Amino acid sequence: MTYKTRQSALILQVLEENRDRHLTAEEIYLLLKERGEPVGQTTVYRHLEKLCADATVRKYAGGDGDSACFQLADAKNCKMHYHLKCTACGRLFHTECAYLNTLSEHIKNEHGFLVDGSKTVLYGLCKTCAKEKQHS
Amino acid sequence: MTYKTRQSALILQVLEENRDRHLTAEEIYLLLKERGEPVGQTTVYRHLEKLCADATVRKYAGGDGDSACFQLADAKNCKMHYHLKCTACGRLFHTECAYLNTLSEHIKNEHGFLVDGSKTVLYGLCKTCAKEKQHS
DNA sequence: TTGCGTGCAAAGGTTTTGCATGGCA
DNA sequence: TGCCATGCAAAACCTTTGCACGCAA
Repeated sequence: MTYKTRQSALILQVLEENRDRHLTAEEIYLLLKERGEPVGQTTVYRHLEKLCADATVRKYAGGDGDSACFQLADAKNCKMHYHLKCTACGRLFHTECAYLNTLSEHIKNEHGFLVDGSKTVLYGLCKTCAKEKQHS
Repeated sequence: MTYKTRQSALILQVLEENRDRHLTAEEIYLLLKERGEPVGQTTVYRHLEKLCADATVRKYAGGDGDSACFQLADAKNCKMHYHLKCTACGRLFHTECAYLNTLSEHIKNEHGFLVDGSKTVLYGLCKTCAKEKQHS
């Protein structure tokens, strides 16, 4: 983004209001449409692409064949987080935990691989959905 | 698959020959085509879908917006694996390590979340690519 | 023979691209 | 004014579905 435009401001605003969530491009598009500040889908995609390129935003592959999700990178908040995504309900959990660092350290030292925690999402079942599965 | 067919055998064969790799549906399709045993894309997709349904094969979201990857589940070999995928060179590493279980246990006990190790891929930089990045 | 399997073509959904217009600096 | 940004429509993906024909059991 070289220029400041109404659209670029709005997209960033939505991302900031949803720091704790994974949004799809379409969700951003619809949110803005509903609030009476429509921005073209193409524009949403193009901004997300640029924001990812300069690491302002992170892109996550949607669990299955679903669409990709985006989220503000926000290094200071998510550095020591796991991102846990429930494959049943789709919710995203940010779990503050020193274990992630222990794990990264271990993998780096023993296996020579630098894990990028920010790109990594652990898939599984959240407490609620795990209980439901047991009952069914 | 109720019937044994030329196609089902071929697809399984490719998967077995590539136990250590993540293959896309298209790669499977092309591999078979090149070896003179063509199988329709639709058939490849349909077999993969069924193989995933009965847990013979695992499906992974392709790192970016790319296509999904498939791999033989092979419980005995991958139960205690990390799947490490290098975001630079795209290679997949299977890292045998008890840490994964420790991690899963911790998350289950402390955070009430059941991690599905088989669906989870840790993204980052492999040894080789990390070195190259340092030099540039 | 029965009914699943196959593969072409077409549809579906998401993301990208072409192009003329609009708006920031 | 110059150039990037916008957004419509169309294209380009990947994947799924419809349907007639083929083949395993």
